[in-house]
Amino acid sequence: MNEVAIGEAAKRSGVKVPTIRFYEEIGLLPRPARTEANRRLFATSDLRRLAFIRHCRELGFDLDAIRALLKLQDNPKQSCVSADTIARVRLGEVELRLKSLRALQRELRRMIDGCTHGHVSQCRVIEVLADHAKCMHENH
Amino acid sequence: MNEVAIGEAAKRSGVKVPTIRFYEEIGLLPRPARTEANRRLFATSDLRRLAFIRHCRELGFDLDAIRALLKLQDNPKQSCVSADTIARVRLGEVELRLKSLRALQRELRRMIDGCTHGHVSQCRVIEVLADHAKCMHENH
DNA sequence: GCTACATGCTATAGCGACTGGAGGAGCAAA
DNA sequence: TTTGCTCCTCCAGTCGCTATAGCATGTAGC
Repeated sequence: MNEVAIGEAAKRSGVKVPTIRFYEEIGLLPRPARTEANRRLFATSDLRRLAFIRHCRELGFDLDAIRALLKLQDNPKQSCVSADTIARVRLGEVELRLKSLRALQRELRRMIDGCTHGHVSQCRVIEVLADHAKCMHENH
Repeated sequence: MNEVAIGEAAKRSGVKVPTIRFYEEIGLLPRPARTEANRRLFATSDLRRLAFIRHCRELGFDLDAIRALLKLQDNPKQSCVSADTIARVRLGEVELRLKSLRALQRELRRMIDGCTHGHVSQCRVIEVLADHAKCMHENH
C-alpha cells in the first residue's frame, strides 16, 4: 500500500492539512478511503490531484476555474478548447492587473519622491491621496 | 447647509452606499449627523475623508494602513515620516506582486502557446498544470 | 504495559473588505 | 393619495482559507 495519512499528503503535495480537508468538503477532492479508526488515506491519484490544484492556485485560478480544469482532466478524450479558454481568461486578468499595478507603482513612486519629510501638512503623499486630481490616474 | 444624504455622498465620493455605512461601522468615518428622521447627513469634511479613503483603496492600501494615514491627516503638524513609510511598504508590496504576476504571465503564455487544441490528453495547458516541473517556476 | 507527545478527527468561528437581501419608514412629485 | 425612490437596521453570504476547542488515535522510549 502506498496510501498515506493527511500529514504526509500535505507534505508531499504542498497543500496544508486543513486546506486538504477543506478541498474535500467542497468537493474538489474525492472523499478518500479511511482506516478503521476513521483516518483519511490518500492514494497517489489524490496526491496528483492535490498538486494540480496547488499549481493552479499558484497561477491564480479561482476554485471554480480549477473545478472546470479538473473535470477536463478527468475526461482526457474531450477537446481541450475549454482548458485553453480558461487559461486565456486568466491571462487576460493577469494582464489587466499588471497594467493597473504598473500605474500604482508609478503613482506611489511619484508620491514618495515628492515627500520632503516635513510636516504632514506639506506631505506630498497625504496630498496626493487626498486629491485624486494630483494623480496621473491612468488606471484608477 | 451643504450637508448631503448618503446617496449623494456615494455619488460624489465614488464610495458605494453600503460601503459608506460599513466604514462608519468600523470607525473609519466619524458618525455623521442625522436628520430628525434618522437619516445620515454628510458634511464636506466627510466627503473629503471618503474620497481620501477611496483613493487609498484604489492604490491598494488595506484598511489598517488607511486608518494610520487618516490619523496622520488629522494631525497635520506631525512629521510625515510615517506616511512616507506606509507608502514605501506599499510600493514594496506592489513591486513584489508585479514580479510574480510577470512570471505568471510568461507561464500562462507558454501554456497557451503550446496548446494544439486536440484532446485533453495531449493538452499542454493541463500538462503544465499537472506537473510543476514543466513550469519555469521562477516565482512560484 | 505505561507515559508522552504527535497526529488525527469533527465542528464551529473568524479573517478582510465588502455585497446583497429582507422588511420597514420616510419623502417628493403627479 | 398613490407611486416610486431613497433611506433605515439587521443579518447572511462571498472567497479561500485559517484557527480553535475538545476529543480520539498512533508511535516511541522506558
